[in-house]
Amino acid sequence: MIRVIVVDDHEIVRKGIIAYLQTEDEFDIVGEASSGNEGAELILELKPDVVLMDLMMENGNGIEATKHVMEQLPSCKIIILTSYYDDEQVFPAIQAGAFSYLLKTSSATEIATAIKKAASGQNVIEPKVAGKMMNSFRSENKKAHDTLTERELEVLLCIGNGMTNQEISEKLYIGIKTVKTHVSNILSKLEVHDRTQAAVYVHRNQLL
Amino acid sequence: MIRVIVVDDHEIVRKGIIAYLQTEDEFDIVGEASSGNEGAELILELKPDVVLMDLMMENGNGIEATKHVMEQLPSCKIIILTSYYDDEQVFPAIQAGAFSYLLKTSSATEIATAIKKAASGQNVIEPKVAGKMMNSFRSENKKAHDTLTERELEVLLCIGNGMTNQEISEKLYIGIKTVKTHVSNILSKLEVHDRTQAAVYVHRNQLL
DNA sequence: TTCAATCTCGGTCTTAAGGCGGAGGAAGAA
DNA sequence: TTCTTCCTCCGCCTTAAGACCGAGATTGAA
Repeated sequence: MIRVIVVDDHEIVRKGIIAYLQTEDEFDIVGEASSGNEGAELILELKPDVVLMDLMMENGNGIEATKHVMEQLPSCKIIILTSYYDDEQVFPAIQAGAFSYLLKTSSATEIATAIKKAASGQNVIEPKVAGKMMNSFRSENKKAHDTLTERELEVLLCIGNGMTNQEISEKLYIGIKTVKTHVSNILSKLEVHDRTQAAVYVHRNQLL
Repeated sequence: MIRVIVVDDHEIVRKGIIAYLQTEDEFDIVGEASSGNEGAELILELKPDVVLMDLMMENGNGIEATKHVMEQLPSCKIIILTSYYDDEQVFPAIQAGAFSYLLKTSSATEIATAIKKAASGQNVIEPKVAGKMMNSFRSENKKAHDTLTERELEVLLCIGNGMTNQEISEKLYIGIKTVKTHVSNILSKLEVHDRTQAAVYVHRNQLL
């Protein structure tokens, strides 16, 4: 039996998930909570094998709850089950220690499978989310372009689109002289010799 | 009931598939054939909903049979089920009018699912094959660079690597003037304004 | 043979690109 | 406040880039 706790502030969602999970006799729903704070307490008290956690909740969000739980009970597998797959949500959740990341568009079967896999130590990442993660990873292995300032990065991406200095200056509403300055700084930071190589850099590093 | 015909010159394979399909009561195996010619005749006579067709057969291959059938009976869904996923096989099959394309490494369940989906109008393409198709599509939608001469393509790829005219001339053992000529021709053929855009073109079209 | 395409190279000219040095203003950290 | 970073912009200068025009050599097809 896999001991499970469901944390979601929408009762209908929570009850629905629980009802479905109870149709399979592998799951033992030991508790449920409607907020991050409540959920964290319950989890630390009951020490379930797996937790289904929503991210966006009224009292204390899922990320904080996840972080808090993982500090006290690192063996607990927390599966994030949310509607959002923005960079702002996914990354902090993974960093907080979430074990799997599913979207609410997932089928009941997929969720059940994810719980079983989590109990046996396998991660499950929603494809859409996986893509985001790959991107994050890429930007994680910070390359030369992490030394670029925001403005320089903007200019670099313009170069990556094949724009001339003139076009860039018009797009960014700055003087062409300024663009040239940025370009020069970019070239030296990326250690390339001209804008063409900079454009190649952009595409090789999939910045665009 | 979905009326199905199985065409495959290996009896064991054919009988095996039929035996499995008969375990599900949604399928009505109305006929079977061991060659493309025989299969085409049988299909036109019995007008099944779905046909499972092997590609490599002794008498008349599956592609010709498919083409022939589709001319007479375009509503018939022909599922190609073969061991090969070479470019030479896949593409002609699709062009001949094949509805789905599966490999024999597929599980029985997948095949059954594919038949049901075909009956309801949904295509199923084996992932490995889908990849090939994507590539074919890319080379099918012939882009601007197909008008380039070999030499020009060489130069273009150099540009895509961020090389200067000087470097290109040294690599290809030609004068820098010649390189400039090629570059000018490339730019006008690709309808871009400078080498940076040409480099972007290379990477966007994954020529490198 | 004639013709077309391709590769090669030349001259001339204009301009975008990029290096170098300097500098003022704004915002945030020490 | 002082210092630093960043964004902005200036002038001067050199050179690579690219357009335009022409042309000889080779090859293969008609």
